Amino acid sequence: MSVNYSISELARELDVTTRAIRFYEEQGLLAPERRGQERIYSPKDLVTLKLILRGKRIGFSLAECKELIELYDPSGGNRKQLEAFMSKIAERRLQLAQQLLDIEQMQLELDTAEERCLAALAEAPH
Amino acid sequence: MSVNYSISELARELDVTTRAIRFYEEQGLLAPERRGQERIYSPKDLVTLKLILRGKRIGFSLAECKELIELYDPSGGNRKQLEAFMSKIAERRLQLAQQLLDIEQMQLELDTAEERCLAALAEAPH
DNA sequence: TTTTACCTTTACGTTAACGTAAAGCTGCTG
DNA sequence: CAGCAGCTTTACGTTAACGTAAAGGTAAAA
Repeated sequence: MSVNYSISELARELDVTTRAIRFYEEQGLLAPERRGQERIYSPKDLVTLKLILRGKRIGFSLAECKELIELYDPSGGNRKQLEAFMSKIAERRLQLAQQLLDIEQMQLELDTAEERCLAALAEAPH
Repeated sequence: MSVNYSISELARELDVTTRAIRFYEEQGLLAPERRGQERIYSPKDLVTLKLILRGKRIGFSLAECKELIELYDPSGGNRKQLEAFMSKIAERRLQLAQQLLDIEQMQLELDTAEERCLAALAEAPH
């Protein structure tokens, strides 16, 4: 019934090191509860960590991941800040769109590479 | 009629520094001709550099980019190497597929963030 | 001819994102 | 109660990907 995690449980679940998790906290990306000294991770922390790892897989820096996390909870912001959020969101959209194009292009290049490889295999002695 | 580029022309064209270009060469990703000391870049070098930058945009390391470049010309390979190439290509395909999923998920999260931001803006005084 | 605009190499500096001890507390278990 | 398993902090080490001088070669323009 405990929906919470210790640091090593979280690490095992998401396949990262405890060192990395602590580092993300040090950088302000995570802020787990504490029971004495020990860190207690909630399901929300799990989601946040997943977001971090997803960001990393597509090449985001931790600073960028942090921004994304902050964008996700705009509750404590004045008008000016909220408008800044909106334009950051628009920026990210453009970046993601570009990345989609880049990935599609890469896939085409893999197609070409595979064809050439198959052709070379057909020529090669076995 | 000169389809070639100096290093600074190439740098301007693709919006990178000459230092970066030289670094990529140092790492074995580029191998331009020389006229005396000077580097002369061909259209093919341009394409290679574009591939590098595309890779970087989606979070590839230079080592991974180098692998992609090598995959692109499998001519000088024996059977064993070609088969290794094929499996590397398959790996990359999987990675790209995962990245596509990650980007789509990110886009959904931006949707949510935008909605919340708009809601907060509606509440905020102006 | 000296300045300007390129180019070169060599080398040390920097940042991000952790890895890797080291040293110590806590709580069970044999 | 000794020992292990898991948690903590502190701190130094490491790698990638360049940035940033420094010192110098070449060639055209002023």
